[in-house]
Amino acid sequence: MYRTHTCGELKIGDVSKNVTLAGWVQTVRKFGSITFVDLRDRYGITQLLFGEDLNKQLEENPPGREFVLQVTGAVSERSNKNPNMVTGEIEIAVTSYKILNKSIVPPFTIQDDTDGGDDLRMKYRFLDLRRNAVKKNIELRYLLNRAARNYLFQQGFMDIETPFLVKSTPEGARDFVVPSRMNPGQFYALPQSPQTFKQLLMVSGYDRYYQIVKCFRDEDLRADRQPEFTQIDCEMAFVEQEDILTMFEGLIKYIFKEVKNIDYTEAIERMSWEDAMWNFGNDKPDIRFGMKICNLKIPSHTFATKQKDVPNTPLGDGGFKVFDEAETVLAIAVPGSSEYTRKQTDELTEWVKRPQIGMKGLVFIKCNTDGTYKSSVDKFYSEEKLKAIADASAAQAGDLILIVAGAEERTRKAISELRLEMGKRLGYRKDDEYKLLWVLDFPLFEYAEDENRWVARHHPFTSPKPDQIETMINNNPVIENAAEYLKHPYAGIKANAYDMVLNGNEIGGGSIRIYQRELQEKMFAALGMDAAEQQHKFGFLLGAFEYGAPPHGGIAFGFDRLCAILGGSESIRDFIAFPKNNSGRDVMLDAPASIDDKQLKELEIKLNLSS
RNA sequence: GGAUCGGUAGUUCAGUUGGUUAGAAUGCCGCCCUGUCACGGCGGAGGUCGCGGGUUCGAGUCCCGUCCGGUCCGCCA
Repeated sequence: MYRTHTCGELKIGDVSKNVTLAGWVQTVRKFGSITFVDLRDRYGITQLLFGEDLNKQLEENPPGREFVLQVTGAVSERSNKNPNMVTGEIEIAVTSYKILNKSIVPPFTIQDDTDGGDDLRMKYRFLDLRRNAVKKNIELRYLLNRAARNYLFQQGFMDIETPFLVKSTPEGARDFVVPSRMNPGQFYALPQSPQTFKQLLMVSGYDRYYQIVKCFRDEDLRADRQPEFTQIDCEMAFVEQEDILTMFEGLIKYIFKEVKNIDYTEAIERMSWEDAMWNFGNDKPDIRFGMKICNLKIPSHTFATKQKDVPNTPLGDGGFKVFDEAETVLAIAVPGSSEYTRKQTDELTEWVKRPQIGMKGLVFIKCNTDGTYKSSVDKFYSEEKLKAIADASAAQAGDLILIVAGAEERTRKAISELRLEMGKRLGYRKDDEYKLLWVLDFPLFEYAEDENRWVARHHPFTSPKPDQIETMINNNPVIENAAEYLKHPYAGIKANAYDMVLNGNEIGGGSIRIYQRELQEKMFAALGMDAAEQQHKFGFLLGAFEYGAPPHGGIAFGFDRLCAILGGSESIRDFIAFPKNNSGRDVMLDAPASIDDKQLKELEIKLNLSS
């Protein structure tokens, strides 16, 4: 037997027990004739005391950092207790020890505050995983996994595995492909999600399915994006949107309780996609704070429903060319910031001028506490007009109004980023505050400029709102005038789709699916697929729909991202045991790598590297 | 594909206007130390300044190219 106890469990009540522990040497502190060693395992750290009688053996066989050590001795009460340690009241008076394995000096310290940089820690990820800081993330991930499984089990969901070697369907993200030796010249694709399989399972009658499953996308990485990632993938039959929202509100609240011990009792707020875009400038608003966008000048071609709500812009023809010529002018009122100095406003201007934001400039109106206004456009706008703008922006005395102007999409994105940045600077985005939100009524289609056609915003299996099916069926999807695509009837069709948003992050999304062959064919056709292509790519699904497909819908949660947010981190890498780096490389394995000529030959593959 | 920041000791970093032998902390090695727990004290070793080219009397520092890493845009749900 290697051990009788772990390094995290012995307490004052265990004093005088004779125990054997095994673990890794965290530190060695030598004091002449006595030596302290901190022994670490997955469960904690226990201090070992080596007395004078072991000095000779220690000289001959000294344990170093990260050595694997087995010790036997009595649990004893410390004379100097350490209140910062769980096991700080006791130590093991070692009577004998054995080095089970040596270690070379690790390239970085295995401590909470390691001295190692990211790259190095990834290369030696197996050492990094020994660190408490990483371990608690991996534990949180497991806790979340278990909570999700518990809830879904209680609700009667079945975990059913779906294949990883599937067929490439170049719609949406790029596929990872796998050559088939037995079928030379042919390739499998790794699934971007089990979407079609879970729908087929609904046709088969497994009316509550889930899977915590790897998905693969060959796209560029980000701090919150990996080429292989995990989803909590769910699907239900005989449901409407409301049933799904209720069921998965339950899931997320259960997870909050189990993982964070948070009682999220209030109902999850709901918001239409249009309202999200209008008020917050993006489809995943952080609603922990207000600072809603004020649309000072509304572009004539979008937000048709909003035009009538805001009939007159307070700007008028001010003579300020930038505003007069801009497609849209958007503002936010930043609370209590009217005292900003020139230096601070200059810095904000530089911030919006960065290429990632891409604005040409930033206009300020300081709403002074004495009721006067001071702006960077005083030359063009009277005090009354500034007041009108301030009123429209719902600015209070003491606020600082920030205004950007330009082309619709870019400007809305810029003000959205600026709002988040100011929210962060003012401390409105607290790590320990969680605010969930459903975003509903997404557009069904999106316009792909480069191809001049419609693409599915969510995916091509998403159903339109029932009252808009007719619009879809009765109109030709062809876009005659690319510049005016927004006037096409398809631009207004809304989907039975929903996203769950947590603190400004999309954590899950899904839809009620199409389950009738005719409508699915119409959908594919709308995306520019002719009958032959439909049959080739999705014949199996269209066929299945003819054999009694039930109404169904589902949702998938980004498991890695959810872990990161609940763990208080920006990066999902910290929550994946063996992640890839920014270039999609596994620096520990040094993958991807070239393969042997023999392997290539077997696969009948010839490389054609141009560089 | 693009923008941007970085690459100097095992590690994390500093390095002034281009100027003597490139520093600190930590880790490592040796000696001392019976109550430490970020132990302490003394001493020591440790560098292709990512790589290649250029400017210069002289380059860690300036220029060009390239590789690697981080963040972001495009892309991706």
